[in-house]
Amino acid sequence: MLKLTRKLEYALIALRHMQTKGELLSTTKEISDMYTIPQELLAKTLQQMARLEYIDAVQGSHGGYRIHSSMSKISLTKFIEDLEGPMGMVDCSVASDCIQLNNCNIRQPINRINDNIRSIFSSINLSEITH
Amino acid sequence: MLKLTRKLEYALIALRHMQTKGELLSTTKEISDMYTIPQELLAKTLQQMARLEYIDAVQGSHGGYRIHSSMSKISLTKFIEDLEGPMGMVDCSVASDCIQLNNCNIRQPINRINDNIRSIFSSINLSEITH
DNA sequence: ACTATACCCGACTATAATAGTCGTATTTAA
DNA sequence: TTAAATACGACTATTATAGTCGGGTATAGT
Repeated sequence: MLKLTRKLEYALIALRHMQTKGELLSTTKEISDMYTIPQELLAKTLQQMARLEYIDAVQGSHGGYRIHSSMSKISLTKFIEDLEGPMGMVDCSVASDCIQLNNCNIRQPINRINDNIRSIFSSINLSEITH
Repeated sequence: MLKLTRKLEYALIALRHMQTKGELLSTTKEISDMYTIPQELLAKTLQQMARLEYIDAVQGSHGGYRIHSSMSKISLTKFIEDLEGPMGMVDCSVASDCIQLNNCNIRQPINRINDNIRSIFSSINLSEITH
């Protein structure tokens, strides 16, 4: 538990890399070579981030990606959930079709902790990592 | 990410159940029936907790488990790591054989966040969930 | 002693989530 | 026209989690 997926790691590494390059474009190959990340996998993640408008894509021969200017105001919670879907310590904090629901004796305390964690993640700005 | 494993869920449910019963013994069957948990799986988890001395096991025909009196002082971090091993947002915060280590540009910021999370979990007492 | 009911434990299988690959199409600068 | 880049869906592989099974030991009640 609590571990970032590779996708998130790669995304953060790439964002930070782009951050340092300002307006200059970075290519998938450049980043995957530099940090030893499987190129195709990184490619998919960058495409997803482009769709989400975390980064801008420039197509064609001298294309690449650059960080989207407004990106820095994003919270870590939003970033993670944009890339990976809702996060919660237990499924019933997300979708409630659990057979234990009625009898469950830990739902409330867990959800309380979950809210704590979320609020911490929400208070962390993406730029604290990428900058 | 951030999700409790079933094992942890089952462990917490069981602990809370036992907590309410005080000195009385609870059997694996009783708990697995009540919360619709696969009995064999719960059994293993209870056995593990007995080895860890979170609970006391009483063998034999009228046996079962009861909560160990000193258990309430345990932090959530210790509990999770006792049951599941070390937790960290990235592997390199635990064991460092990552091929990216040298170039990695997010290690420090991630580890900072990781420490934050850990300190939150460490400040949460297990009894806040089970009681 | 025998039996039923419980804990104990390791080895095994199944499932689901994550990680990674591949093929093909599109865009654009040179 | 070619080369280098993004775009994207479908596929496979790997790993971690979840769950099962078989055989063992302990003990109360008969």
